[in-house]
Amino acid sequence: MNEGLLENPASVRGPLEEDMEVDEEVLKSTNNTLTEDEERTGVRDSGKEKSSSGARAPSISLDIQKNTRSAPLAGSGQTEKVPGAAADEAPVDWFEPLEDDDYEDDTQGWNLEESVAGSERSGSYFFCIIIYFFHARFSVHRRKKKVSVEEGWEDWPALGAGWKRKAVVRRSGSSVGQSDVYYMSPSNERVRSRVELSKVLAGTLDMTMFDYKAGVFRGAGQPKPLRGRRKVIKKWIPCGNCRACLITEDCGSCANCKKALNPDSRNPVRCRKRKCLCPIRKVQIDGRKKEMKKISSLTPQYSDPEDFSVNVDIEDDDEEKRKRRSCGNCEACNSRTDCGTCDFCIDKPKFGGSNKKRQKCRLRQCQRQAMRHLLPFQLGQTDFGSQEGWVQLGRPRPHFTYSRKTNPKKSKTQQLEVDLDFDDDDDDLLQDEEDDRSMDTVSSITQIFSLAASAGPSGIEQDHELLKLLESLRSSALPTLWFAIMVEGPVLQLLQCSKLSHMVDTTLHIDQGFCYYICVQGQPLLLTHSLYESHPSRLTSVAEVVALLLDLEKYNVCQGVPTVEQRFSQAAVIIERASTCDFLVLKETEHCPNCKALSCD
DNA sequence: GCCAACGTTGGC
DNA sequence: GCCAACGTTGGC
Repeated sequence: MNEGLLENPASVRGPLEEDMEVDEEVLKSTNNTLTEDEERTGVRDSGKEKSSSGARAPSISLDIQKNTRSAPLAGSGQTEKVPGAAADEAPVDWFEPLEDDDYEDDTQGWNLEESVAGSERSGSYFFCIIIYFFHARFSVHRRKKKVSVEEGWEDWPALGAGWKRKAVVRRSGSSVGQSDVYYMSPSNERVRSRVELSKVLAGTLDMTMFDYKAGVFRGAGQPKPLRGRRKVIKKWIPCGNCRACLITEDCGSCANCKKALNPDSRNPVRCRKRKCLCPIRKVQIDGRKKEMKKISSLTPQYSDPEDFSVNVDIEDDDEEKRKRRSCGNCEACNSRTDCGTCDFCIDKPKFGGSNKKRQKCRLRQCQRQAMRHLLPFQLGQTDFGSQEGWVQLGRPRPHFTYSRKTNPKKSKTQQLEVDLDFDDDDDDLLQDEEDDRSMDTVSSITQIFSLAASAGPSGIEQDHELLKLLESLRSSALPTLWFAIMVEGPVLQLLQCSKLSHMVDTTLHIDQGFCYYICVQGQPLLLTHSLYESHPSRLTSVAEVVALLLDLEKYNVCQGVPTVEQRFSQAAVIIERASTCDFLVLKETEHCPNCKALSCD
């Protein structure tokens, strides 16, 4: 790059040509000789020195106490005092550009050291001072430009050494033009709001007078200017003319009508069949109507009862993108309760997380349109482990299908390919109604979502004792990657979250009476299983639960056996189990006696 | 291709 | 002003 710059002087100025115009104009008007000297010596070829030496030249520095400035002698490494430079006359900005960071990228700023060196070669210290003066005087402007070109972060000493600030203007969407201000702590912690900033600086700075947006502290004599805040109301209103609006009676059977019957329902919702097909966008600012825009195109699908916007043709591509991940109708979309236990919930600040993932609770991801890796049943993409564990809870299934694989791990993947073949394409998720297995699975997902969604006040509060056990379990050290959740019933469920565990398909269910049972791949473990013998009939304490979980880890899931007709086939193999399959067998065993007997037939 | 990380934007 | 979370990106 630098070689190119040297060959072509026109390219020397590079992308910061505009930024430099002020400096150049001033410099030219002050001393034309400087420009000539600059052209002769290539002073502004900021990349030149770096390319030739690869090292930074010594910086000019201020010696305030001695009331002198010292400039480096080219090539000597020595400095020479510059008399007559009164430090107390220097504006604050004079000092700031001397920070090392400002000169690190020579390709974007002009190189002071070379300027000084070039001046020195001409034997004129005066040039040195003039150059220094203008460099320092205007370098703030240039530095801002430089930072914005690179990454937009600007040093912000008002918050202390090492702090940075960045203002970002929104470039699209309905809030285009609005600016957001971010700060970066010395430890590179990104701060997005005043609240976060106060947390980061807690105990070190009083932030009460800090103007977050401007980035300055407002003193008592400099009160923060009061800005009249506009009240803006945006809403969609029914057009009153479309087919849906002309229906005068509620159907009484749709979800919204049922919701309306609920006395606890805060907001009345319109019957879905009467929901306007072409609503009007109404914007009021300070009580005055500012804008009304009718959406002309129709989309017949239902949408979220309180959100007309889902129902309209979206004019803006970005908005459409945003909507397409949420159908607005499924159980997950309508759920307002975070499970508080999935990895996305744990990441949330309100659950004490660090806000890195920034995703919606897995149980609230749209069942129809969410990206696959966000769903709670994605094998290999979730801490919740097996899809089977989520999809098949409580779902009886007499036979299990497997591909012919010797590697047990691969076998499990193949199994999922058969069971969850709908998963290949999100868009086809609910469309293939002929695929019974898929629909069965989706039904189960819906059930799980439903359970989770209603596991809030109505379920959990019914049984404080069970809730207490849940809390105790969560505050205790359970066997590796076992996790407790509460679902409708209420029922306490313990899940093995590691997909590497043999117990990934096994769940422990504890009901309100602390009676329990074990499910393996959705099948309840027969009460005659020996595992039950060594444990009490009710699990009332953490210790009892832990003992059972530890015991469970001693087992494998029975692998079943291939059906006779498929045993020598190269095609996908159907594995079946005996109707009296034990499901759980001790680790050194692959099959339970009953399945083994099948294979001997 | 997957996914952690995060820039960005909508909504309250 | 702040939070929630969508969509992109870069590392692996």
